[in-house]
Amino acid sequence: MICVTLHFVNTRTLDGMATAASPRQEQKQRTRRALLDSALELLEQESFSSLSLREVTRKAGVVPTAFYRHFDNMNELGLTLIDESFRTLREMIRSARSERAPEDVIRRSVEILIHYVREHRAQFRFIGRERHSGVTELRAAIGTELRLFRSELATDLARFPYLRDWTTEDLNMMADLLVNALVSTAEGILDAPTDSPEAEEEVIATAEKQLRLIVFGVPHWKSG
Amino acid sequence: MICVTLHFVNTRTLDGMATAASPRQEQKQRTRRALLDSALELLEQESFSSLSLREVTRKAGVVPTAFYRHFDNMNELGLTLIDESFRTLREMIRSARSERAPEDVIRRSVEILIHYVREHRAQFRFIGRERHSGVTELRAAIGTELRLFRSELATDLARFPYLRDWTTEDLNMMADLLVNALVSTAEGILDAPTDSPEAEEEVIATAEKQLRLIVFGVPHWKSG
DNA sequence: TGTACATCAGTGAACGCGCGTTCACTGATGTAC
DNA sequence: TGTACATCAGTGAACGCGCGTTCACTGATGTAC
Repeated sequence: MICVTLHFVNTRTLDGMATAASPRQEQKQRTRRALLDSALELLEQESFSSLSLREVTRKAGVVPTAFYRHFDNMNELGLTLIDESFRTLREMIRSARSERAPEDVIRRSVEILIHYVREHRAQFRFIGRERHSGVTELRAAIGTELRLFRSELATDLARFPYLRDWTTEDLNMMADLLVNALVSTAEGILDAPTDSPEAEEEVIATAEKQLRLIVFGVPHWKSG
Repeated sequence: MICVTLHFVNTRTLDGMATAASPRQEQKQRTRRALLDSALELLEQESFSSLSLREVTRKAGVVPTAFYRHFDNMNELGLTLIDESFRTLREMIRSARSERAPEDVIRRSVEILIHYVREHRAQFRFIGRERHSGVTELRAAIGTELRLFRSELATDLARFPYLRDWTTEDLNMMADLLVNALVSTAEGILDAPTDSPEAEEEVIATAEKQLRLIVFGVPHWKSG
């Protein structure tokens, strides 16, 4: 055990990179990727609880038993997919944040969202679907990640001058509204017929209006 | 075939009610109910796509083949559950509407929502879960019903004086925001630990704030 | 560099299980006279 | 009302199927000398 660990460390040090990269390791990683990608692709059409190990290995082009060289069970594969999908979401929010003082924050944010949803359809579909799924373990994992995501957004909101004196709780409440609107926009894009740009345009327009309503309603809502 | 129909009409006329009510019919209805109730109960823990015909009949206390005396297949049972669940939702909105000029529309609406979610946990769970499920037919049915629901709400909104000159599209957009907030509130209630009134109280407080933000943000949002 | 042995990703046969659906049936309820 | 026949909700055996998981295996890659 210790030997294995030391060897791994040595490899990293010698190569200067984390990419282990012996032919055998490379092949193993390729198969692992094939399993994950196959699963994600199948999950565009069905939900995780009805996705079978055999379906995944069949699509990946390996024998069912090979699966166990990579994951203990299907749930472990599911958790890996959640991890990777939220990495994409964080990359998205980072990308939105890095736009310094754009002319129109809201329009630009929606554009970025649309871009990411289009580029990572399967991941968004998966998260949106399993968020309410019957698989307790996955649902819990997604719930935790979404709460984290919401907190990050709340922190961003706190930077806006006219939100500076809000309580954390209220900022979270607002972040919650925004996340809900963004999630349902993503769903709208995913469900829009792919050959209808008008349907997509409408989803985008609605999203912008909703965000505007939430953001610009803020300075006045306490007066109600 | 014609005879059967005539006989049915006669029965209704004679009895004066639609409740057919021969002992055999009554027993059949009881079994049908048992199948629907068993399915709904099982659906609190798992999603529809992984719910089996045999599980349902086992719980209902009949042999698997008896199922076919009541439904062609599981999807048909699912569609029936959707129908019944939306009946509950409409009853809820009707109940909210019938409150004439309550002191605080928003607080009262949230109270009514909470009440209905508590009384019909399984139905709300089912709709919330299958809304994004992998079963295309059910998802489509729920989508249609929700769109209808949103339109009804938009019509209600049009009655408020300061929304009178809004376009239908904008009213729908706002109804969409409200429905999203209500749905996520219902989810919050369902997921709150049953032994923690504080957790529930927080969900309720957040819901009220969100609705207030949406409603009172309205008169000012166009200025943004 | 060459050889002998170790590792281990992927194979293929086999298992027991729960599934949806078929079919011929039973016996209580309903109908006609 | 009583009898003879029809209906039909629910039964129980049987089927073929895809599933997850086990096990002993193979042969290419890796390691030690």
